[in-house]
Amino acid sequence: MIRTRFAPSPTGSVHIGNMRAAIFNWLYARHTGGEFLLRVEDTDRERSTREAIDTLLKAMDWLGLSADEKPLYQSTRMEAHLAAAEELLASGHAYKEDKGGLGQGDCVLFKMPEKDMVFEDEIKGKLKKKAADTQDFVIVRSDGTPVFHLANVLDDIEQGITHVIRGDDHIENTYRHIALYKALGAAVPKFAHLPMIINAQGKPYSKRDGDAFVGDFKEKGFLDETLFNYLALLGWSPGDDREVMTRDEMIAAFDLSSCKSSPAQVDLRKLQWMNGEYIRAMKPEAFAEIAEGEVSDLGKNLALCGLLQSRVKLPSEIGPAADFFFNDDYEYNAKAVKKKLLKDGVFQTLEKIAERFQTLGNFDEPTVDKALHDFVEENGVGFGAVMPPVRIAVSGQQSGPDLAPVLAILGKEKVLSRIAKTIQKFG
RNA sequence: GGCCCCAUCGUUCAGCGGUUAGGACUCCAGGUUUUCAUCCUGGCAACACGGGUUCGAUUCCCGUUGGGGUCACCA
Repeated sequence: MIRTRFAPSPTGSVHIGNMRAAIFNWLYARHTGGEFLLRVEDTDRERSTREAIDTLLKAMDWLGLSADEKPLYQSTRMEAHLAAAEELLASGHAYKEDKGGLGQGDCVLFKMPEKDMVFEDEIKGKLKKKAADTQDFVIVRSDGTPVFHLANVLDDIEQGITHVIRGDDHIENTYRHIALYKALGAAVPKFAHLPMIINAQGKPYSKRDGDAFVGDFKEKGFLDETLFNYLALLGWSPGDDREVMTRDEMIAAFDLSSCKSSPAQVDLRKLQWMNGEYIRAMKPEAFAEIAEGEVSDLGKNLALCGLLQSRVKLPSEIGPAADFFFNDDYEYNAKAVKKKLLKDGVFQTLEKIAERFQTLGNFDEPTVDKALHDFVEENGVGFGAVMPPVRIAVSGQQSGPDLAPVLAILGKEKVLSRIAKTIQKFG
């Protein structure tokens, strides 16, 4: 049984690089029918607040990274860690020493083996380290608290982890950890080191780059499916040309051997494109819910939501696009007015089309559409002479969704009053 | 600096000795559309460099260059 894990230390926000590691662990466990576990490395009391842990849990929940067991909190394991250190001391794998410096008194050091080390990384292949290039390291501080390396390895043993999938900034640590496993008499898990996510400068993605945290993306309106899909594709591909994939498809296709070992950069434009894809694929009701969140009462207007759904990449674009439906004091786009409205004959056309609309009993889309077409035909003018002015009159904008449905949704009264208002204002 | 990792279009992912080096995003052009978005068609654009190995290298090996990681009583 394959068991993977995500072992973050809660700091109050979840870095997307970390979340990507979590996704890969989750995907691998699901692909192999194994189990995915969570371990909260909350030994830093300063930062590991209840709030920070909640943020972490929420982020995982949002992305659907379900764990198969209750999370293990590292802070509950201190006794076990210290006991293991005693064993290591007793078996001669560790020794005490006063390293001086900041510390007070002795700390416990782990003795690295004299032999050269080599292991087969599931992604990078054979990785080697000469004994001369390794150093003994502290496993218990002089204040009696265990250090990351010890705690991490012991907890992985405790949780029965078979595959450690983590960022390749851990490669150097892995030699230490393998030595620790062996000294502890435990089975050494497989390791897979993921390439880093970098910024445009080629440096590791950090908060300075903005949008470094899962919360940033959620706030901006990226869907959980989008972020999951996009992050999964950073350093991995199914081997064919598929990009927008369902979770099940990703699970089926995922494998560590098809992960890349070179770093990747986040492309916000592609992320937005993908979000647009997911938005367009949504059920209308689901989109309506999002729309309702942006503009109250908008969600109730399914027809309007339908017009908006194919045009939006981020929910934040909904408000501006829908504004003129709700607001009679919409702004007139100056360029549009100058270009399409302030021309000979335009206002007469507007008056005539308004008269035509006036005669309409019904004002649903087919009727309005027919009226528009009939008008064009009867007057021997082009659509270009009619549609743009009408659009600007009712919305202030030069472009927008299909005109007929827009007019139908606005309703006869508003259309007529807005045309009248426009003529009065500019005519 | 020592040790380690990495290197295909601007970005991302294919290619795993013989290809017109492919897909996606972006951008550009055209089509559809009253407009915009969607959609369709087409286009621009890459194997970092130098040596080998081989009949043949983007692909294998070595080196150079460039980028990154790591060298804590942080995790």
